[in-house]
Amino acid sequence: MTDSTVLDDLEARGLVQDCTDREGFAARLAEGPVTLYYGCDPTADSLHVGNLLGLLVLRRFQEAGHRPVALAGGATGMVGDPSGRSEERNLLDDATLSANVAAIKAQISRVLGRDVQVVDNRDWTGEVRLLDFLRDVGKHVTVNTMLGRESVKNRLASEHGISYTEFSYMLLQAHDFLRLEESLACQVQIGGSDQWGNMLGGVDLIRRVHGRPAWALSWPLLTAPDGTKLGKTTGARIWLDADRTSPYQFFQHWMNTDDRQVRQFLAQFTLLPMDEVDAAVASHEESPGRREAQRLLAREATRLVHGADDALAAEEASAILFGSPIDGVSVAALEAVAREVPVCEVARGDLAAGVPAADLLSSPNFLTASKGEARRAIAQGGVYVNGERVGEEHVVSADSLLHDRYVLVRKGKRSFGLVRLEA
RNA sequence: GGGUCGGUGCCCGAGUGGCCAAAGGGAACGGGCUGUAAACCCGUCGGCUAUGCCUACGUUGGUUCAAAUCCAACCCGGCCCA
Repeated sequence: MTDSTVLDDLEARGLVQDCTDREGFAARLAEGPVTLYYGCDPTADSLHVGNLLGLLVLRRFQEAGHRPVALAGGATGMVGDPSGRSEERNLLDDATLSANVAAIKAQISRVLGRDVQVVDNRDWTGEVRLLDFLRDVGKHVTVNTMLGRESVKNRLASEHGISYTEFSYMLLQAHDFLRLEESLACQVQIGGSDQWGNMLGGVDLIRRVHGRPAWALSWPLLTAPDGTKLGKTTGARIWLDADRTSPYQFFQHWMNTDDRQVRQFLAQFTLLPMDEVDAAVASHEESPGRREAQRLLAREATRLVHGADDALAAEEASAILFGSPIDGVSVAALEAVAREVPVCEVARGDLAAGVPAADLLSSPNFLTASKGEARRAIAQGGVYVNGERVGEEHVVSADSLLHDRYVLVRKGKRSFGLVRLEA
């Protein structure tokens, strides 16, 4: 049983920027299950929240009875998409790419379930011969059109230029769509609005080669709270991989959502029905300080990515750290926190001898990247041990142990870490 | 292939022999105010065994007491010409 109102729902969630042949697409959706795909480039061994948006759009279609396909673009990853970037991308080697694709596939099936088909375009791109490609794909596309693309124009105007390799990217992506249309009867490609030009290329190609219809649907790119574009440098990327961004950090990321965006994110990053979203936002507006809408968003989004158990643990850790004073924290609570924030293991003997706070903070993968940064943070009054602000020469000793095993450290307002004696 | 301009810290971008760890802006981080917010104000923003030392201005060599700054070769890119 399929449903064409999925399109209206997407629109209500602010997930429709552009759509080819909206009428025809709605009609097609009403006819029966449609196969559609979303592609991610495996530039890292993890997806990030931007990709999550795409996966969730797939999932919305899935729940409306359609058939989602996720593409981990091993081949296109080798080439690099010029869209939205000002300079040439570094190319990845085959081994890295394979590892990335494998990791990403796992994440995709976690969000979409096991029965979702995940494809890798290396499977059909690898053996394509150049001359065949030029004849079967290149023949149907004019350079004039390609030069007209916004992504290309920007790069032509920039001092970095664009390589033929990146210029070819849109053909490869169009080719992907064509092949998926042929092999899986995949008629729709979805993606962020930066992909619009590339997606149109595929729609055109399918029409030219087979005379068959295909559609493209794009959503607006994420923006900063003030509506400006989210630059590629903006913010630490929030990853879906628990080793890169812990469930707790992931939860906190959403917890810190700006009021102005919380409705949008609830609509886009959760599967809650829109009437629930609106209700949550309405009650949030009555007392925004309680951040209930943010909490709901954080809970739902974390569950989608990390599962119910980790999401609950993250929420508990958040409540402990930002809730009551730590006087009466239980061992269980501290252990819960330990699973969610950076932990620094210290030998009992070392702590008995005393460890300068700056050394502690700058332990590998702890709260600061260098000792200098740690010293600065302390000098600026931004470091707290068990909730007490510490001074520059502070040495952490066994006196600070909670339950004879833990020391809770905080840098700034929201960055927590736990020191724990080695077992 | 020729000519020409350029490659600076997370990003943008000044600097064209010593006063340069390198202006300015953005991002980021800390403090204040707050709601674990926004806006705003203040501060920080290569590393360290820290009044000094090390690393850094595309790469490698060279000139000089002294180079991001001058020279050479090379690599990468823009523009123009062929």
